[in-house]
Amino acid sequence: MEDMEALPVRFPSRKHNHSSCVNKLLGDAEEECRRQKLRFTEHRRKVLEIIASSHKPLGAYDILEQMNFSGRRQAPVVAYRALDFLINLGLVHRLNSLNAFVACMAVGEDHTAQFLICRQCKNVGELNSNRVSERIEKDAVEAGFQVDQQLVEIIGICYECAESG
Amino acid sequence: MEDMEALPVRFPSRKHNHSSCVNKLLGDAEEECRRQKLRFTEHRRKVLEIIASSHKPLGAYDILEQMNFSGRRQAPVVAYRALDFLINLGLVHRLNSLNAFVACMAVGEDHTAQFLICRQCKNVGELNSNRVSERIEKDAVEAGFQVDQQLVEIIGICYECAESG
DNA sequence: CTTTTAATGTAATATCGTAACAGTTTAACT
DNA sequence: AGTTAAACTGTTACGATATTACATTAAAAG
Repeated sequence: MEDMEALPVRFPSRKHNHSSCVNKLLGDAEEECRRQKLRFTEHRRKVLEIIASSHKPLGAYDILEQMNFSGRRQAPVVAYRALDFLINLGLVHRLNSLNAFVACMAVGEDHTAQFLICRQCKNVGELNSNRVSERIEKDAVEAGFQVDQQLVEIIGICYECAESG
Repeated sequence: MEDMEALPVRFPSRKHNHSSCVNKLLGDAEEECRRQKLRFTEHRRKVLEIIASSHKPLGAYDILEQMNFSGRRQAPVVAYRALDFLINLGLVHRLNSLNAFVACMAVGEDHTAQFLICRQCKNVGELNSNRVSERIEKDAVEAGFQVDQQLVEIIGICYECAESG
């Protein structure tokens, strides 16, 4: 019998409201940092803001370019440090197939991130299917492998791009 | 009802015979090249040999270091060209989470490669579970996403490392 | 208010991967 | 065999991604 639970898919529609989702993420970040007694510094806020403002994955150097407050060009390590922090907090994900970063679309939902990467519009969504992660876990264990971390990236064409040919 | 088909797992045992699996892979490569009328040149043979001689993933520059026949140091592009060729042929896989390469352990089996990466011994195996790839395909389609390519890398501890503490 | 931990600034460098183009070899076809 | 087209190679240079190391400053904990 098929498991019929709805999938918690998140793929950014072309016309959704960006500024509201940026604000939500910044709010989540602040709250999470308060809870965990971590510092939500300027760099970290700025990097999160930059990433959240794009549903297309950004490279570390793309982010760096947008960090020129005060005209000064920041060193790469500044971006990487903030990215590490945000990734550990689960607010940002790294796409290994692209060496790029996206904002998490399911903050606080305790998920194993699985990415849908549209090779046409370059937008990235999250599939985050428990059925997939459980299947991976089961089959790996059956193969005698103890799973710590799963990395699933699915490359293809999103709904909107398929529609518009 | 669970699907009980056996999983085609391949994880390199600590004591398996390396030279025989290198030879098998070289043989497969030669045959495949003959079939497809492609040239199995010295560089390509050498790179495949180097990769096949290790079940630990190798970086492109690791491979390059081992390509010093004739004392000359080869340019990076030499390794990358051979790697591209071997990857297209399905003889070598790229591990995106490691920027590294491993020999395929299931040549000719028409599989969606799924990797088991032991973070202790660094060996890499292939899970290649159809149940996983089908689950991913189904759930992605259900989410309105057309899948071209799946990328699954599972990080954890292999059986032998778990045994020996 | 001092100790200790965390974050920052800065420079240098490591690692990974590609572009461009000239030259050579191989295969295919008269 | 001689000619042409395609594939492969050699070489240089460069671009892109990421980390190390260490001195300094800011914040939290005592």
